[in-house]
Amino acid sequence: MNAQRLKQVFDRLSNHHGPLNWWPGDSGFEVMVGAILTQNTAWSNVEQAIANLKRAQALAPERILALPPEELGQLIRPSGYFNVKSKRLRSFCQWYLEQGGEAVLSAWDTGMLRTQLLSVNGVGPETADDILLYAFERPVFVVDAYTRRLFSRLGMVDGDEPYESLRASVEAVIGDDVPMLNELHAVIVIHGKDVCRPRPRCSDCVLLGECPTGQGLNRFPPATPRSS
DNA sequence: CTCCAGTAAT
DNA sequence: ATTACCGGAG
Repeated sequence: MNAQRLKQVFDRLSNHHGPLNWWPGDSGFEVMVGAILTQNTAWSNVEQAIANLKRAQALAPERILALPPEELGQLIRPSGYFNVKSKRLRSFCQWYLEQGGEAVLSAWDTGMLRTQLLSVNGVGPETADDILLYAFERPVFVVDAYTRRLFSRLGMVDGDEPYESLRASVEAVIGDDVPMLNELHAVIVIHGKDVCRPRPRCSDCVLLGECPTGQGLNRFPPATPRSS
């Protein structure tokens, strides 16, 4: 991972899309719930699920656990996989309360907190890092599908690197700058949703000049299956 | 590798 | 009607 290249990419994306000041949410706990609900799911759907939880005054760990799992499933239904996510939310809330809540968790060092988060059923590497960075403001980089797609198209990674490997190489460049790690992941997500999509909109891209996939060098022409 | 599922853009 | 979605577990 070329440090200068990564910083250059960040500057361009940040100047164009930012500042974003993520993650949207009125509390740390809301961020954690959102991180679980947004797994492989559009954020617009998660917003509806969170709105339902708020309307039912259920956006608190005790309240979520007090709900019959079936009712919880109906509340979060718009976010998809509602049976799976109902169970995952419950597992998370049970762990959260068992450990003593946010005050206790905030006192743990990042390595400890990450290991414990990963022990919860339904919390994998990306969700754990979302929570670490955006709820606990810890210096970690979140690797997601957008990151792999963007870095891969830019020729910065091979594409099949392990999660931890990619995370470590970015953190090695950015360091423990939490605001920058926050903004970096945020702009990658926005760029991935709006510009560097599965069918990239290269004409709208601020990285066009330095992207081997883009029209600059005209390699790997964007897949245009049939119609366009 | 397959399943999990509703929602919105295309 | 198809595609894609801020993944993770079995």
